[in-house]
Amino acid sequence: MYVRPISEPPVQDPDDLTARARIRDAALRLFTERGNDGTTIRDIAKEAGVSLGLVRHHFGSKEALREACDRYAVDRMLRLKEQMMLDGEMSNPGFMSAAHPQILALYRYFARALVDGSPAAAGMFDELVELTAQWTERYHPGKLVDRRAHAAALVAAQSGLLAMHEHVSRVLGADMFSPDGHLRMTHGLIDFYSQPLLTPEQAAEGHAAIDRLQATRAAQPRTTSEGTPR
Amino acid sequence: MYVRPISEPPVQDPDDLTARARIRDAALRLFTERGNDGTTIRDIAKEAGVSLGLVRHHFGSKEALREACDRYAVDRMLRLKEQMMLDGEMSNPGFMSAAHPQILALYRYFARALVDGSPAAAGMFDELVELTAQWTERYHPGKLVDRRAHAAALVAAQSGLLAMHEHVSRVLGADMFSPDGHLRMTHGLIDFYSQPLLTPEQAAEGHAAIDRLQATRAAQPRTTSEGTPR
DNA sequence: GTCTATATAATGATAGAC
DNA sequence: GTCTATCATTATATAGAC
Repeated sequence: MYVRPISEPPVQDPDDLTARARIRDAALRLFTERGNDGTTIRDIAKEAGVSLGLVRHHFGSKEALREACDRYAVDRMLRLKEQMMLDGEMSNPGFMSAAHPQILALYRYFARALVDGSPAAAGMFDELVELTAQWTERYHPGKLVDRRAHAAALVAAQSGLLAMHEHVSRVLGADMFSPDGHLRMTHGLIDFYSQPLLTPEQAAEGHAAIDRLQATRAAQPRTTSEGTPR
Repeated sequence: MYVRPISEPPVQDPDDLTARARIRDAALRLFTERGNDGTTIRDIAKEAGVSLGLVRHHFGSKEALREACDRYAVDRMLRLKEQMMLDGEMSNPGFMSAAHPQILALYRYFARALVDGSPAAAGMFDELVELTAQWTERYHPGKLVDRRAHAAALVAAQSGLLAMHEHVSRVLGADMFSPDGHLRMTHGLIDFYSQPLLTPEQAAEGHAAIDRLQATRAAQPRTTSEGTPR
């Protein structure tokens, strides 16, 4: 199983970082915690222990700072993913498996960035869907009715779960990202990924019902209710 | 299967609604679309076709308006859930099954409110976890290692998936809430809920690995890496 | 590189006329 | 009930000193 933390990265003393890096890390933290709209560059400057002007000097604007954070996060995620593949951790598409704090922090940022509509995060999402579809093609060939929709559901459910961490933690009575809470959550996730909620018969019936609906719709394009729900 | 839309509700002509209701509906729409921080009461007034002062007159403050929307949404969700139980749609904990636009719109609002940290949505989340735990106890007795964590994961994954609708829709090439996109998504969800990603052996191994880790931690409380990831 | 001070715009809150 | 006008606060962006 994959609960073993990967090799310890070089943990930097915050005081050793350049001001630019401290600002970026502070922004990463606050964007993760409060989202883009909920974070002011004043907050970021204060969190990093620098002046407002210095943030502007290094990053130009709030939007540019956000993009820099996005690039940094996506870049590190890809790097870590590569590292994990080299370590042979590839047998599982689930994020939560890697218990390392830094990886979790990155995924948390990623989940929040998705909600906030970050283009870079959206690109990463698409890539994860593609990777997941390849993975299911390799390890679950021929079992899925719509492989791409399945992969999208899987990646969205996983990142969405991360975005809901506050509520999961409250229900569990322990921070989902603390060592204890994380282990408990992993029990729940293993249950979730190993115990199907639908029997093969229920699934077949459901797929067939959708196909019937689609056939009906193709034959009679005028639907009863309007198109897009508002 | 549950793809049949439930009975059509009385759709009101927007012009027939009182100004107060129009403001509330506009707020519901915009909060859903852009979140709480991303929506100004000016936007809401404009969307409802009234003045800023009237919003204030009816709801007092932005926060009070948000709470009114939360109450309205939670109330309607509970009402519809009750209705669905009477209709015998109870055999499934998945939200997405109910294809009705109004229900989907409410769940969308709910998912966004969770991300925005709404207390009312948090209460609803807890209640859904409780209901889901009861449901698994009834229909999947004795199969889960941590029923509560499983229920939390399930509810979080489902609401999280809704919160990620923008990205799912992009990947699918069709709005997840349009009739076509929704049917395709449901195919993906049925795949997701019927095809386990982990074999029973993998699951057992994973659970055991966690238990070993917890035992280690209990024996030697000093962990190698720090507690909470930032 | 780092700071302080300021300009400009947007937001939530409020007052008061009709 | 509904509107317009305005205030106070806060946000980002900018300029310029050290």
